[in-house]
Amino acid sequence: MSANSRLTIAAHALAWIGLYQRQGHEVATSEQIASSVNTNPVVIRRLLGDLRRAGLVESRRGLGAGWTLARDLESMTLLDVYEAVETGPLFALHRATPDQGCVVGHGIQPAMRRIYDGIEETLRGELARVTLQDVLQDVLAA
Amino acid sequence: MSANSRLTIAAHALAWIGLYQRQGHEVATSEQIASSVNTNPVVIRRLLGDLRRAGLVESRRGLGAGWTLARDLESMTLLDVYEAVETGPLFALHRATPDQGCVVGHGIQPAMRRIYDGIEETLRGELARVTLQDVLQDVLAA
DNA sequence: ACATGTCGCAACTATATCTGTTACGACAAG
DNA sequence: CTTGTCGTAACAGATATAGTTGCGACATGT
Repeated sequence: MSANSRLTIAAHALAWIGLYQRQGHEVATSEQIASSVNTNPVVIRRLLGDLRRAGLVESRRGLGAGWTLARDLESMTLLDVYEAVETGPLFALHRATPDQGCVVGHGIQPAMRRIYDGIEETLRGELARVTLQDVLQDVLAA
Repeated sequence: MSANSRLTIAAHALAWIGLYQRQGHEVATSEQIASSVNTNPVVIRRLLGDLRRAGLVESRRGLGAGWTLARDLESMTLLDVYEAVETGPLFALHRATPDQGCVVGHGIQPAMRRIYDGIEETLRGELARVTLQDVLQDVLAA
C-alpha cells in the first residue's frame, strides 16, 4: 500500500526533544533533529508546526530559538501525534462516484464507510495505548 | 494521509459478481463491473487479477468469457481481500536511514516496527471479522 | 477455418501525495 | 545592528495509484 512516514518522523522528533531536554538542554533546533532523522530541517519544521498546532510542542524564535515539549512525554500518545499529522481516512472510498443506478453502486459507499469507521476506531484505541514515553523507553532499551 | 481505494473497489467488484451470480448469471465481465464502479475495465481486470492470484475469483477466456467467484462470499473476509490487493505495511518507517550514531536514530526503527506490527495485527483481526457476505447484506439493506 | 467477444498484459499518461531543497522575511536576544 | 533560528512560500523530485490505448491470446459458436 501507500505508506507515509509522517507518524514515524514525528515520534522520532518528539522522542529526540524529550531526551535532549532530560539531558538538561532548554531548546532543540530543527537542524539538530533533522540531523538525527537524516533529512532537511524544513521537513522537521513543517512537521513540528503541525504538532505545535495540536499543542504538543512549542517554538521560540529569535536568537537561541528552537523547540520545546509542551507536555510530558507520558501524557502524549501516538493517537495525539497521529491526529496532528495525518489527514483524511485510512481507507479511501471510490475516487469517482459509482453508478447510482446500480444497486451495488448505490449502497457500497455507505456500507464501506460504516465498516471503515469501525476499524479506524479500533486503530485509534491501539494508538492511544502507546505513549511517547513508551516509545522513548523502547528506543533506549535497544 | 494517503489512502488508496483498492480495497474498496475490490469489495465492490466481489459484491457485484456475487449478486449477479445469485440472479442466475454465470459470468460477469470486467466491462459490467467497471460500469458499476465507474472506471475503466482494465482497472477492474488488474484488480481482479490480484484476487485471482489469491484464489478468490476465477476467470474464463474465449467467447462468453468473464469472471466467477471461486468461493462463497460467506467464506471471504476483508482480510483476504486486503492481503490480495495491498502491499507493504500500513505505516512506513523512515525513508532514509536515521543517524545510527545518535541514540534515538539508532533505536527508533526497531521500536516503531514493534509498535506498528502490533497495531497491524489488530487491524487484521478487525478485517477478518467482516465477510464479503456481510458487505453485500449491508449494501442491499440501504 | 474463421468471426466474435473477452481476458492478459504492456506501455504510456495523468493525478495526487509526500519528500526534499532553496530562498528569504520575521523575530528576539545579545 | 548582528546573529541564529523559525515561518512559510515556491519549486523540483520521487513514488503510488488510476486511467487509457492497443493488441495478442484464447475459446466458443458457426
